[in-house]
Amino acid sequence: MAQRLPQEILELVAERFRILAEPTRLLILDVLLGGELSVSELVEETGLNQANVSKHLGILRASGFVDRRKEGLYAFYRVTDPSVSRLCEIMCSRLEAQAEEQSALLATGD
Amino acid sequence: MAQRLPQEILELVAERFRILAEPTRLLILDVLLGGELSVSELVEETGLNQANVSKHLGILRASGFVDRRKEGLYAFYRVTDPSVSRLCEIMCSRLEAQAEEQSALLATGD
DNA sequence: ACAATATATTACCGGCTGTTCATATAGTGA
DNA sequence: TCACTATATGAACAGCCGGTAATATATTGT
Repeated sequence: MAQRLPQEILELVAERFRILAEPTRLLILDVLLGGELSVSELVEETGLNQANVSKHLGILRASGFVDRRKEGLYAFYRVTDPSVSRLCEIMCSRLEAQAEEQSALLATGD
Repeated sequence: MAQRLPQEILELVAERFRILAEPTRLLILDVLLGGELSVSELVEETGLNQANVSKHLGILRASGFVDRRKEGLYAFYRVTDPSVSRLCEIMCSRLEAQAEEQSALLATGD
């Protein structure tokens, strides 16, 4: 077992990746990156139903990606993890790179 | 629907996060970051069984995180996605930051 | 207290996925 | 061809998770 990171850390890291491994949660984060929003505003912006939005917000909050501010009947959520944008950017740029490799291969190999 | 990234991109990004959302695959990647290894060497290093290692390597290869070089009976795998280390580093540093916040809260709030 | 609204929670279902066993495939040497 | 080894694949099982409907909780105003 010549790994650098201990098993416990690997599990924590995997758990964080798993939170971001859902299109619905990425959509919510993407919208929230535009600024703080209430649950009902998020429902409006995303087209998801309220129970679903609340559930995902709970998951995102429990893992520290977003935070909540209650004001009367409303609950306003905002992104608190500064790494979210960077992580998605890295993934996206890698997707672009792979797409380019694919086209290059298709152009050469055919 | 005021999102920046279209649904299709969100699904691709989520799919890439999902690949990294498994401790076993992170372990394999972590070991492979030390250099190219054959399947049987990986079995040795990780303590996982051979079928499991092969299956995860297939998933990692299909998603472009690793590549394979065949030599006789052996198959040597190596990490090809340069973003793997950076992604894990970001996750780890965020974990540390959260741990510090927790201790700070505990120290203050009590 | 009652009604109305915003949000959270619970229960349930269907689908996905990691693990393992068994087997298949492929390459090597006799 | 046959035996042996390394790797890949298929089937089956169990556990996890996202979506949704129904309901609960909380806050405001009358």
